[in-house]
Formats: sequence, C-alpha cells, structure tokens
Amino acid sequence: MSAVSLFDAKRPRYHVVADALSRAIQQGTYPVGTLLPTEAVLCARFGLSRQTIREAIRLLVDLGLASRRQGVGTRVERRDVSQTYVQRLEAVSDIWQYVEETSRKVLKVADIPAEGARAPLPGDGTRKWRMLEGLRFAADERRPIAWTQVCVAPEYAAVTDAKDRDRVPIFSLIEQRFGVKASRIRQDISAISIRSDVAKLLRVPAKSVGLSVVREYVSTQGDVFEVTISVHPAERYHYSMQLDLAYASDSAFTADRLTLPAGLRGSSSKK
Amino acid sequence: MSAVSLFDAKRPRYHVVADALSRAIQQGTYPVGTLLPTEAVLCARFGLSRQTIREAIRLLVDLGLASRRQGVGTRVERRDVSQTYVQRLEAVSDIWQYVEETSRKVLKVADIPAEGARAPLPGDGTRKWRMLEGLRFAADERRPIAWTQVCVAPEYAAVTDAKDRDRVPIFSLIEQRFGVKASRIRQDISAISIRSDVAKLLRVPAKSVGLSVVREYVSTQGDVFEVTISVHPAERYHYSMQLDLAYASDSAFTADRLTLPAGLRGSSSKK
DNA sequence: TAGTGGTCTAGACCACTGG
DNA sequence: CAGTGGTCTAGACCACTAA
Repeated sequence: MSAVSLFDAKRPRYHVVADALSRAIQQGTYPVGTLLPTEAVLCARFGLSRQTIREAIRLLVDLGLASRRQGVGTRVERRDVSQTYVQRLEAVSDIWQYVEETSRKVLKVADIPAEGARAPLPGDGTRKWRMLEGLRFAADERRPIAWTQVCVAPEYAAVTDAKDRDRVPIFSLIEQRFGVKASRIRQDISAISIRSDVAKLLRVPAKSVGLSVVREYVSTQGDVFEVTISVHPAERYHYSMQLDLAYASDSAFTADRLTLPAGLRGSSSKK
Repeated sequence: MSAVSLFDAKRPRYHVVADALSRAIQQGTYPVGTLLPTEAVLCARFGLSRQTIREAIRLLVDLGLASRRQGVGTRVERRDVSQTYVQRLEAVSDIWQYVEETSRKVLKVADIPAEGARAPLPGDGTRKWRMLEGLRFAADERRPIAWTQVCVAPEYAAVTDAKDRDRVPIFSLIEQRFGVKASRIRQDISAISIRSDVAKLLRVPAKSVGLSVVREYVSTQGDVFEVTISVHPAERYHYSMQLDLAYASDSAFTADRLTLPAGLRGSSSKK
C-alpha cells in the first residue's frame, strides 16, 4: 500500500533496500545460515526491478553480510558488520619506495645458529641462518638512518649472493627465486637504548634512544623464513601509519567506494 | 569485422572487456592520471550495452586500477594491480580489549589552546581543546604502563564529563553522543627520552627510554577531532602488529591475468 | 549548457543447483 | 525438472562537473 513512500528522493533505492535487509538481518528476521528471499520475491515486495534489487544485495555481499550462489540463493553470512580499521601496505609502492629511496651497505655476512641472533629465530642450534648486517642510508644523507640485521632461513640463503641484493628487499628476492611468498608479516616495535657498538656505527652516543623494529616474514605454509631487525636513532626515524575504517555500519551505506586513499607510509623523517 | 569473434562463449563479456582495458592500462595506452574512454565510446567500440561496460569498469575499480567520478569520467589510478598487505584492527575487539584490560586514572583536566599540547593540534590559539592527562595501569600491575594525554576538540569537550569516561575510549563516546565516527586513525610511533615530570609519574628514572604513540582521529568530514599521546616505558610496552597479504577482490577475473590461487574469496562452501 | 557517470526499468536467455 | 542467481540488452531520466 505504501510502497511508494518507502523511498525518498535523496537516497538511491538500492541503498534503501540494502538498509532494510541489513536491518532485518541484524534483528534476526533472517538468521545467519538461512537464505534471503529470492530476487524475484524481493522485486515484488519492494516493487523494484531486478537490477535494483541485485545492486542492493551486492552491497550486502560487499559488506560480508551475505553471499550468493548460483542455483541456490543468497545466504546470510553474518549478523553484524564488523567495523574494522585497516592499514594497507602496498607491496609495490610503499615497501619498494622505501628501499629505492635509501641505500644499503652490508658490513658483515655470516651463518649463525638460531640462538646467535638479536631476535629469536625459529629452529634449534643446528639450523644456521644466513645473517647480513649493515647500515641503511637515506638518499641524501651522510648519516645512516638504521642499523639492520637480516636473517634468512638456510633453505634460501643463496639469495644473499644475488647481484641486486642491496637494491631489492630480500623477501622479494626469495619470492622471485623460490616462489615463496610472504603471506604475513609480523612486526614488533619497541624503544630501546642503543648498544654501544651499534651506536658507534650509527654515529650517536652509546645508550642513546632508538627505535627497534623486528619483522618476521611468514610464508603461505606458516613458516618464518626471514627475520629482520632495524635499529633507528630516535631523532632520525618515526614510524607512521594510517588506519582506515573499512566498513561503515548500518544506515551509512555511503561506504567509500571511491575513496581509495593509498595506505601507509613507513617513513623516515629527518629532524 | 571481428567484433563478434572477440567473445567466446565461456567467459562473461565484461570480463573480456575488463581484461582488454587493464591490459591497455598496463601497456601504457591509458596512462595513470588520464581518463579512460567514456562509457558511451566503449559501448560503441565493443558493441556492448552500457551495463556490460559498466560491469567491466566496476572490476577495474574494485581492483584499484581506476576510479569513477560523476560528471568527469573514469580515471586511471594505477598501472598494475598491486598486492597489498593489510593490518586489520577490529574496533570492537582489539581497541576495546585494550581499554578493558587496563584502567585509567585521570590526574588533570584543562582547556588548552592548540599550541599548548604535546602534539600539534589543528586550529589557532583561540580554539581551546579539552585535555585530559592521566595514567594507564595494566589490570594486575601497580606500576603504570603509560602516561597519556587526550585532547578533544572543543565541540565535543562535553563527553569528558561522562560517567564511563575512564572505561570507554573517548572516541567511541564521541561517536555515541555526537554521531561522529573516526573514519581514519593516523598513528605515529617514535622513541623518546622520557621527560622528568612524566618519568616520575611512570616511576622510571628521568630521561629513560620510552615509546611515544601519537594518534589522530579523523572524522568522515576529514577533521581531526581527537588527538592522543601515550608515553610508555620502553620495557613495559611493545607495539606489535600483523600484516596479512590481501588479494584483489575478484578472483575469477584476476586469476586469468595474475595466476593467483583460485577461490580465495567468498563462501567457504564445498561441492 | 553539454557531456559525464549514477540510477532504474522491463524485458530476455543462460548456467548452475537441487530434488 | 523447476527455480535460483549470472549475464545481457535497449532504452530512460537524473546528478554532477566543467567550460
């Protein structure tokens, strides 16, 4: 009877439909695991064309609330939209940019047992990791911005002989050469007092304040195949990141399809 | 002509179109920053209806290759599909958990001009931000894990009078009360030497090493409405995070070009 | 104002799933 | 087999942007 009055002029109709459906899901009208009414039914119920209904359902799918299966129907997947902040790190742009804007100088190469490193490495004493120790310089600066230690699992130690070892991130060399991809990167940041030998290389007073970043690269199989430690003088490095709200919740389906602000910058900032 | 032979029976036509367009972008036919041909032109060129063309462009947009703007056109955003590492922070679980497992004690409340704070605040001297200074304790520890300063934009200063001010993150109070949501959180982490007055409160020696975390909460409108500073004693706090490799959205489409593992996204259903 | 993308309709046929 | 979602057409009008 009042099918017309459901829609105001402002909001697209598929927004209104998606809104109604997601609210119904939220209220338990359509429990998780059940099927939503078919597109045909929804067309009739809302008095809209099929494409409009499909567009509404597409929103739900994009939000993770539902999934579609041809021949079956539209299944309710979750009851709530989880608000999630995401930090995006674009492999090609950000990581590489960092590497390209800086230069690395390797000072020492060694094979060390798992216990001998600065950061805990997986494996027992019989497993020797290839370790590269060195400094990283900003493009235009004389003083190093970081002291680094890179540890590579024995299976992939060979990549450290590559010509472009200093220009390309090690983990991407491993991917090229062995097809092992980092499906996860764990990162731990802490403040430290810089040890005297490292301080000397960084040209800062011993025991001065530094930022330590430890990264573990985890393969698709779940193995840690590379661990890196960086120590930055406090005044030469900030770690900054940006977290974007991934999903807007119920009534605001104006979710940012168009705003793709390129994610974070792991930037070095000079004083 | 060959318009017909372009499409085989198997693949949807919009896949074929998206493929052709993304290849053209990749090859530099449409450089980044320029506009793709209009939908009408593409309809004519491929001999397809507008919706089919739009569906193809939607794939490009979902992949981050292009963006659409009403009244302007479809802009090329990048040349390659990039693999992206994402850090997910679930608002409900992670942030709240942190707050629930710790307790806050406010020591000082004041209204300060933008210049008076520890971190740069938006606005001029006439804009006074509500500032709360205090300590945060782990549930079972006597010694504080952080000294914190929370600055709230004048419009929302009232939330700092709330009863549950110490149990709930301020930014979520602002959302509840004013409907202003943090659509973005900028975070800057650095190592510092702890100032003596703060050190005293944290019960560490003056000038000892600390980790400073500055967060800016940005509203949907792009305004910074809350800024927080935390100073942690180095030995009592690490910042750790996990970045997961994310795959581009439509696996059916990307699989053709990029040989990604199939069937990553969507339902977990089986045959 | 002209031209863009955004929304919407009312049809159609196909591919897939389940009984 | 009947019914589902997937693809596709040929129109239409609207909202926005730039000249």
